[in-house]
Amino acid sequence: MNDNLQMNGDEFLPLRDVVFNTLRQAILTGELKPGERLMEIHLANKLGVSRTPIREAIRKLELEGLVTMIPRRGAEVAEITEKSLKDVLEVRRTLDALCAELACDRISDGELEALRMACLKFEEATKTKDARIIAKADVSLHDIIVKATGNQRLIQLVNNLSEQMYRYRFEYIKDESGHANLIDEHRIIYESIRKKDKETAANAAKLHIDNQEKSVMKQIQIEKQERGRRK
Amino acid sequence: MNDNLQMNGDEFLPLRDVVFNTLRQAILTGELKPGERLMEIHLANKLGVSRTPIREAIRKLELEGLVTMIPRRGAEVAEITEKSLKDVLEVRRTLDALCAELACDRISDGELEALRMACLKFEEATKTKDARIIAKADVSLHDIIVKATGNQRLIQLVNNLSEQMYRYRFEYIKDESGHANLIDEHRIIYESIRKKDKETAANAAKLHIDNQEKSVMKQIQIEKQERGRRK
DNA sequence: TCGGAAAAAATTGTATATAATTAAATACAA
DNA sequence: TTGTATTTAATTATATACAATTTTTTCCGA
Repeated sequence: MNDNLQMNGDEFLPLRDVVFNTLRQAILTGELKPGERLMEIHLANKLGVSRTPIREAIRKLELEGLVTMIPRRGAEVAEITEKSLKDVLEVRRTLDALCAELACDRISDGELEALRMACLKFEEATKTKDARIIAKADVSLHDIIVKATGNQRLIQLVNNLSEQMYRYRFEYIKDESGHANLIDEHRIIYESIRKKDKETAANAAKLHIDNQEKSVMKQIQIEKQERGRRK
Repeated sequence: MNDNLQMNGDEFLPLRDVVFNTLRQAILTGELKPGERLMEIHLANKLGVSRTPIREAIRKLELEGLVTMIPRRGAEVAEITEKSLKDVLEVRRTLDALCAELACDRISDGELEALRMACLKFEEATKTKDARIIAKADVSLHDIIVKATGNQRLIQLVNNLSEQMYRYRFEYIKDESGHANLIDEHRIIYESIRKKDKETAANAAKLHIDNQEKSVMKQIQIEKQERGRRK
């Protein structure tokens, strides 16, 4: 088990929220691995707080789908199965398309300009060949579109769904041969939103998810084989 | 404030879950009104438990969007605004359409037969003119479609979104002049799923939500006027 | 009467203590 | 050795205690 958990001491948030963020981050980055038990006393000692905020944080993680509760046995990090990822992506495909369509109607001039800049920045980022930088540029580009919908519920849902695949977000970025494609797709999305062409925008958004799905599924297969070999 | 809260004593669920269900039910039925504060000691006394399970239940309600947290002030029942309802319905329209499409591909023969029966039962239910019975028949019909997608995440999300409008679910049922329409729409959905006609199924599902939106928004306007008059 | 400071009360946030339950270890008989 | 009963330890579930903060009330002076 990893014992290097540490909290980012945000002074003004209740401890339960700090713990919540810390544990979530640890799960998403893979620091806490699927199947690993979350034991309250351990975590409390590790993070230097009492069990109460730990428990409250775990309740929220449960509802977010990041941990699984077994009554009277406690919580463990939720397993990510191929099926659950496919389920997530199936919903995201639809919601991302909706975001693109809504953005056509509702995006402001300022946001549109920001989107144009984000496309350029992404292109720049690919030149660094640093997956973290590219991923960051990609995320902030999509954030602009999602926020432009002005639909708070939609924003929250898309963020939550993205979160579920955080661990795999590098996979479709790593493959450098796909970068040109990504740049093109971004440009198409930008252009179609600018022209208020909903159908093209929605299709481009879907294609984007399809590509993501392919690389994630490839990665899952690799991990599955690795697990098989270890046994 | 309403003091008649009572728990349904499910012996084998942890108290936090019993409290969670109790509070959720109370919020959805309007027993706890928007803006009303949820004070831990009060609720603990009312329900005959300590503050701990109350707090844990509130954390989950927070993430479900049914309560709003204000740090060091506690939780209150989330306000339902016109905007937040529109946001919810906008997402639901898309997800319900997705459900209908996926159901075309994945519904089993048994589920299809159940759907056919549910349509008939709904038609029967309208004859009773009892809104609760009709609403129940409507919900179980839609449940069949949603479950038929086999997508756990989608099922969870649609249920959560439906929940947000629980209080208004009677409004579009009450209007008896719309019943013939509803029966027709259900039949179209059933027929198009049977024929695997995704486009028709998706459109029918969207239309269904559109109609729901109309009656909910009408109701909201009425409530708004009533509030205005009281002031 | 009004405004505002000080005190009191109420409420949340956090920690700890106790009870109940489950999992693991041990001991013993077949 | 294996299977099972019994004990022990670990862990969660719940309750309570204390600290910190916010809200309300009270009281005093202008």
